[in-house]
Amino acid sequence: MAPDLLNKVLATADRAARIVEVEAYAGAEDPASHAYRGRTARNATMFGPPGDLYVYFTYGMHWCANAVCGDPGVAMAVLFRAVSPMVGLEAMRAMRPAARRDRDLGSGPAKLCQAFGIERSFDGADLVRADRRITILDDGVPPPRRPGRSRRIGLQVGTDALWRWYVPGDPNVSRSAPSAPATREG
DNA sequence: CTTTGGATCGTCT
DNA sequence: GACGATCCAAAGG
Repeated sequence: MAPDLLNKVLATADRAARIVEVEAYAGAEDPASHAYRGRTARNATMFGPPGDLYVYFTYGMHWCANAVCGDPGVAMAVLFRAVSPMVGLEAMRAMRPAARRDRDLGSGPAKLCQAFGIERSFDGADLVRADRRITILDDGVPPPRRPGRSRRIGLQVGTDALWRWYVPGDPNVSRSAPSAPATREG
């Protein structure tokens, strides 16, 4: 699902942005997933129906958002890591005073949540029915034929999997691919 | 452009 | 009580 979400459009009532970078998190099989050790109050949304939005709080100050992709009970999710702003740039700039350039508005998982005003109240939103005025649209732009691919960013575990995908050359992509982690020897 | 360290608190051990 | 699926400003090249 993750590469198929590239070039789709994340939209609210007054804002829209193209998804240009994602990461997959594979529940019980993935030590980097919040769901690796089973269901908790925090990750409960990931165990719900596909098409729901899983929003979590991290580093004491940031929100990040995922699309739930697994059948109910199977905690699969795709993290939105970067978007290219299309509509509502003024509103996004107002939400992100630290952004010097427009490419700073959505070039990171917590940045894009700030730009869209996504926080706790969006956790569990139904992206298909748009019950909280947030949804994913297809405007006819297909996913890249040959997406960029790399290890995931910011992890201490699960660093081998190539589960990050991005639109090659897009200036909103958050950063270049992480290098291989140092291997511990005994 | 890259590197580095500090901020800050909900969550699970 | 330790640690994040991060961001930012500051400093150096």
